[in-house]
Amino acid sequence: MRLSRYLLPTLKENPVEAQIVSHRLMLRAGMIRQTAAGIYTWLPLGYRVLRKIEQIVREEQDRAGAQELLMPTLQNSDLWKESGRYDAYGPEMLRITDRHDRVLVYGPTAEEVINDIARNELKSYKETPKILYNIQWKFRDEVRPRFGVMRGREFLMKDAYSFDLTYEGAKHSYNKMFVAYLRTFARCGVRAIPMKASTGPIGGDLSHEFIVLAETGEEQVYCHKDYLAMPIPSEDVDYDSDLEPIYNQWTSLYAATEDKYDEAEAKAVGDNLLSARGIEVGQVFYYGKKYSNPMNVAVAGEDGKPVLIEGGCYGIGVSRLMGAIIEACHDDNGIIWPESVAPFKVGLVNLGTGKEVADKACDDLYAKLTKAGVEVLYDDRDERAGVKFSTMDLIGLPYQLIVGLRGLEKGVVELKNRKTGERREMSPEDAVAFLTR
RNA sequence: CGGAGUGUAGCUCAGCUUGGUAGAGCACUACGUUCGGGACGUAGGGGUCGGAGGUUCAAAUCCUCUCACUCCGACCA
Repeated sequence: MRLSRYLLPTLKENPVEAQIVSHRLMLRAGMIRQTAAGIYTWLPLGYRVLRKIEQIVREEQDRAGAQELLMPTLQNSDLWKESGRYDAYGPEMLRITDRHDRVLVYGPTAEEVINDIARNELKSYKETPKILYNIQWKFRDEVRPRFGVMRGREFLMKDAYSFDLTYEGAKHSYNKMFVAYLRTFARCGVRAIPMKASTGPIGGDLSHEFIVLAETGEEQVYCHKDYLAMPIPSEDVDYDSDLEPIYNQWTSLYAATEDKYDEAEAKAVGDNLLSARGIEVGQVFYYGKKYSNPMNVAVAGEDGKPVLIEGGCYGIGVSRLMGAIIEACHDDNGIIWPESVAPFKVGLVNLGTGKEVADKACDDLYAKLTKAGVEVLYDDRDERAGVKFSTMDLIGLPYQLIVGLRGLEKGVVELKNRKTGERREMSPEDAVAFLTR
């Protein structure tokens, strides 16, 4: 993509409404613009990242055996009355009246819809287990939206739902999602630590929040230092095998958010206790018959008699995750994207725009890299070097390929690593080889 | 939802106390100089001062109502 043709409205100054770093940087890097409180337009650069994250989430869900479907944003309110949540949810749920005076709700989550599908379409125990998920926009009419996409009203969420015959089956589904989450967040370039979470009045102790550690996180968290180096399950993990060992490994050590903090437990960890700030990016939850009971979600068991489904739900805040990644990956100059979610892999910086030697060298590099499938943002604008460097640092592409007249005289270009700041001079051919390897 | 603020150019803000023909910096356009870390000069374009009503000869400025947004708290993917 040529920057001269790209919609990238960067800002030099900090918009006054943005209080935390990810919000500021997303506005300054031209990724989002607010349309109403907690509601954003995703500009091209931001949307590219959102799709990258979404795709990683999708791949790991699929790998774990979950199946993607797509549920509507607007839901029938009768389903919510049936589950008993229509009144329980309160004003946080946006209710809309259509021309026939029927009340629709803009889904804050989709348990009702998916359980309606399940009870209609799942007939026999032979059709279990199932894990179904969708990645869809949700709306929660937060009293006070803030922190940009970290706490918006409209947000993109992956929500998965499992349907099993027994508790043991449900636990296995839970483990699948648990493992998939470890992989998903790691692939996004952040370390998320599962921490024990409260499950509300339904009971059970089977729920974990996945917390990304970041200096600017919203809540205080405590965990054993060993979590920082604990190995992430490989992509070869067999999701049909017993996943308890992995689950046990990742839940054996102390990890708690501020409201679950227990001084005695924390003290027992001793010098290995890590106290940090964290951001919740996902939650897994076993809820048993909470919905299958009121909504009568049952399949025929082996004896032909109906068996109520054992359920669980598993969310990832996709749009929030982007904010969390920025909170964890930035410096004073801007964002530092992990390569897996970067909007482009490399920024091609032409320091001699208008000079034939430089233009030709850049056109050549751009063509070769693009042809090799590398995503390149080519800064072909007629701007000063400082402006181009600042833009690149701000938007945080992993590599900057800097082409200047000075270097071209020696037959070299410069490759800068955004994260380390390291710059290396090399021939254009070597640069292409490096970036396409 | 309680408390506190802010709405003036695309962005950051001044002007309001004490009413009198709408400003600065950045951004944008043109030209010139500059040219490897957000340059400089000159000349421009751009605002029914959030909206409605009121007071007044005269309202960005005073009064009333209203809408939006932000911050703190409670709540939360």
